[in-house]
Amino acid sequence: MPRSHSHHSHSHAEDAEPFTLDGLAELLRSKGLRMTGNRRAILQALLKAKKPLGLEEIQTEAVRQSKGGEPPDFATVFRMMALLEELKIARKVNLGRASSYFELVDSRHHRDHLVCTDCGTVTPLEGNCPVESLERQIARKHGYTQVTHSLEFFGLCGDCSTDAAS
Amino acid sequence: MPRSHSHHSHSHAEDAEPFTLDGLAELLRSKGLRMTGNRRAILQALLKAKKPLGLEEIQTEAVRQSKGGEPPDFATVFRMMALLEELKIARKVNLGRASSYFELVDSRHHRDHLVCTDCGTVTPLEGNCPVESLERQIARKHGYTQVTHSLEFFGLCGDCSTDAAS
DNA sequence: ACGGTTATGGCAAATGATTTGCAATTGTGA
DNA sequence: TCACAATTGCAAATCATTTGCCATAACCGT
Repeated sequence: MPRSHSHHSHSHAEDAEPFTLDGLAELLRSKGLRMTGNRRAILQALLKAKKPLGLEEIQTEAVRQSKGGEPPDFATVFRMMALLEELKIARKVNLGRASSYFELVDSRHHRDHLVCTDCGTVTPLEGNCPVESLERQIARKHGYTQVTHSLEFFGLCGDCSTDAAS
Repeated sequence: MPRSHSHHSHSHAEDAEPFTLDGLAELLRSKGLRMTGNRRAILQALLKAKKPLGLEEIQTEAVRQSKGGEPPDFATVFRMMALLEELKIARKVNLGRASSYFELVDSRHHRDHLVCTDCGTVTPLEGNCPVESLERQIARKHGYTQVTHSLEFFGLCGDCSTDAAS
């Protein structure tokens, strides 16, 4: 695991560092955006997350990450996530719930999930995504560009299956 | 209009008739539910749809299908769709928009879609779904039951690609 | 066909989630 | 440090979904 040696990176957005706090900070600055305490905290929360987070969870985790202080306002988190989506740094994940959940987009991160529709448990799926390779084919066949995908499996986890049976 | 011919009133949801209006009517009745003009119109709209429909679209199409009369109330469409979801006759499709879209669930229907994130065009994908066969594997590996999936591709269609380039 | 029972539908109001306006604050480059 | 513009918190607006209530209409048995 390479340690982050943050001091002098000069990368462009395209060949940016992998998703480290410093890499992201640099990316934002290169767009004329500012790196604030709120944003740092939010990014740290997202970097640490093992599953997609809702806005409230981001708030909560952000304050934990930055160890203390006021949690960022709901609107602030909202605007930050809109921004990250715009920049393709984060994306919304469909968990079949009313509110939105987000995760960072990184080729090294898994993008597909297994969701228990009863208790809500979310499990990121390991291994190579079976669909990623289709993006290119679909793009060609339908004349699309910038094709991405969203794949989620829904079902009942072991516990909820037995509960349901009784 | 042929009278409905109930030869297998013992049928479970699983071995029900293919999705025809009569088949669905029968299914509803077997659950103690009633087949009304509204419901008939909504079901016809869904049966005819070539892509997932939003609640307003269902309203609009329903009145067209039943050729005239008042469109069903929004709440009525909403409750009907909740009911159809409950019965696994319909499902919500994630089109990356704020509001919900629905389509009937039928093994002969395609379930995966290609969505242009700019103009909103929705294209159902033909051919065998590459993921369906994984449901069983995932169920086994993670101890889940009743596993289904939701797969959508997002991108820019040809027209929107060229627009974006300019 | 009739009438009683009960699911359904329309209306409007409640809820929930997301989005925006604006003034005060704070990061950044010069 | 200063000036400028981006950012933030707060509250209010918007948008989508969901529910309560009572009048209506579907269905069953007669």
